[in-house]
Amino acid sequence: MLDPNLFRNDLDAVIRGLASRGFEFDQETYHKLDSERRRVIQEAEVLKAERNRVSEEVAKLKRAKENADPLIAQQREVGDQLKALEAAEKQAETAFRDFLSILPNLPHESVPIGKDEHGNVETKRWGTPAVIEKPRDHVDLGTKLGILDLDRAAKMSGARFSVLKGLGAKLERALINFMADRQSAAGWSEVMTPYMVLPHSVYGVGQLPKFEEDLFKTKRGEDTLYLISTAEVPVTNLYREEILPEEQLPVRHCAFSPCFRSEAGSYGKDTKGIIRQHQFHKVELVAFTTPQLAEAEHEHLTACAEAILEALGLPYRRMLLCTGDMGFSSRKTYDLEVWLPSQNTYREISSCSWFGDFQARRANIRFRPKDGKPQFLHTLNGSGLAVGRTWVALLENGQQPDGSIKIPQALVPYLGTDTIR
RNA sequence: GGAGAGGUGGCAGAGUGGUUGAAUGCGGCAGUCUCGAAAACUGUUUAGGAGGUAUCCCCUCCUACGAGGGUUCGAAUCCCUCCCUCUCCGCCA
Repeated sequence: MLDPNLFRNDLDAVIRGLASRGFEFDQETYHKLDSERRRVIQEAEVLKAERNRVSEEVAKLKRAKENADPLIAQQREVGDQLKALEAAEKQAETAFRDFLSILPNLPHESVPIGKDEHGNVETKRWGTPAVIEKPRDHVDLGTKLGILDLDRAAKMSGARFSVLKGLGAKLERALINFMADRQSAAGWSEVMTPYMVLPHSVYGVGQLPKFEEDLFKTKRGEDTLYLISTAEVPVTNLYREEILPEEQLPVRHCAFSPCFRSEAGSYGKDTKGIIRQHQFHKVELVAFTTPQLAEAEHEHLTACAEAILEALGLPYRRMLLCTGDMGFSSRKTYDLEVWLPSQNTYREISSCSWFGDFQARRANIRFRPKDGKPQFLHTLNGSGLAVGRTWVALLENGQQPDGSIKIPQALVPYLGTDTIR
C-alpha cells in the first residue's frame, strides 16, 4: 500500500512512478473515491459530535433528576440518520482501500526503467563456469544416478512434483542445514513458522488481492487458509500490528520452509526438470529496519545470499531488475542467477527485494524512533537460497565425465561424502 | 470432543449503562536534590482518522477497552455470534 499522503503532496510523482512500471493510474476514479470518502466522514463526524454533546446534557439532567425526555426524543432521529451514514462511511472507506490496494509499489530512483526482463542490468559477475564437454542436465544426471525420480512423482501428484532418493534426498537436507547454519551464523536469527496462513497475512505482503490464483488454498471450517508461497509471508507477519523499538532494528530472521505455488499461467515455462515446482524448499532471509538503514540492508541481505553461492563455488551474476520486471510490492530487486551448464546460461536462484514501507503499511508494522511518533518501518527479504535450484546447480556444475557429481568442500560435512556416484 | 475462567494503555491491574481514553502500581521520559548515581519528591507518558492553522509545533472533532453485530438518547460496562488465551477431563504424533 502506498502512503496516502503521497497522493496529496506529490500526485505527479505517483503517476510517473506507476507509469514507469507500466501501470496506468486512474486519476479520475481516485479523486472520486477520495472526495466521496472525505465527504461522508465529515458529515458523519459532525453528526456524532452533535450526538455526543446532547448525550452529555442528558446525563447532566438525569444526574440532577430533571426531565430529559424532550432531548431523548430528539436524539432518536439523530441515531437513525447516523446508522445510514455509518454504512455509507464504511462503504466509501472500503472502496477507497480496495482501489489503493491494487496499486504496485513505486520504484526506487536507482531502478532502471524498462518494459520486461530485457531491461534488467547485470551489476556483478562471480566465478568462472567450468568448461564441460556436452554438459548433461540435472534430470539426466539425477535420474541415472538414481537420486531423482520424476516419473514416480507424477504418478502420485501429477506434474511439477519430484521425488528425491538416497543421496539426492540427503543432498536436499544437507543444503537446507548448510544454508540455515550459515545464515544463522551471519546474524539471521532462525525461525520456524506455520506453512498455512490466514488471508490477512497474505494481503500484508501484497500477494492478495491481486495474485490469488498463484496460491494454493484450503479450508478450516469457515476460514480460508493459504499454503505459503514463501516463508516471507509468515515471517513478515511475525510483527504485524506491532511497534518495535528503534534500538532493536534491524531485526533479521532466516527461515527454512517448503513453498507452494500453483504456477497458474506458467504452463510451458521451465517444464523440464525441477526448476519450477508446485512445492519446493527455500531458506528465506527477512529483515525489518528503519528507512535510513534500509538501502544498506538491501545490499547486506543480497551479499548474504551471494555468500552461499560463493561458499558452494557456484558461478553467478547479480541482476538489477528494471521497473517492468519487478514484483508488485517491491521498490528495488536484485535477482541472483546461477550458471546452468546444460542451458548455457544463468538462471534465477534468489530474489532479494526492498519493499520500503509498502508491506509494513499493509501489515501495520511500525517502529518507535528514539524520540517521536511511531512510523512504518521498511521490510526486505530474499532467498538465501532456493534449495531445489541449488540442488540442480550443484549437479550440473559438479558433473564429471563419468556422470558422477563432485561436491564442494563446504558441503561435505553435511552430506558425508565428496562425490555422488 | 466435554467442563470452567478470562481477553482493558509498554507491563500489571481497577472499572457492570452517563465528563472513564480509562483509577492505581510498575516501567519510560523530564525536573528537583547530588560531584555523579541510587533513593525520595514533582510533573509527564496510547494510537488511528477528518478538519483547521500550518507544514510537521499546536488547536477542534471523530474512532478504538480481542473482532463483528445488536439493545439504548448514551456501552469498556447489557445481549448475540466469532476468534484467541488459560485450567481441568478425554483423545493423540
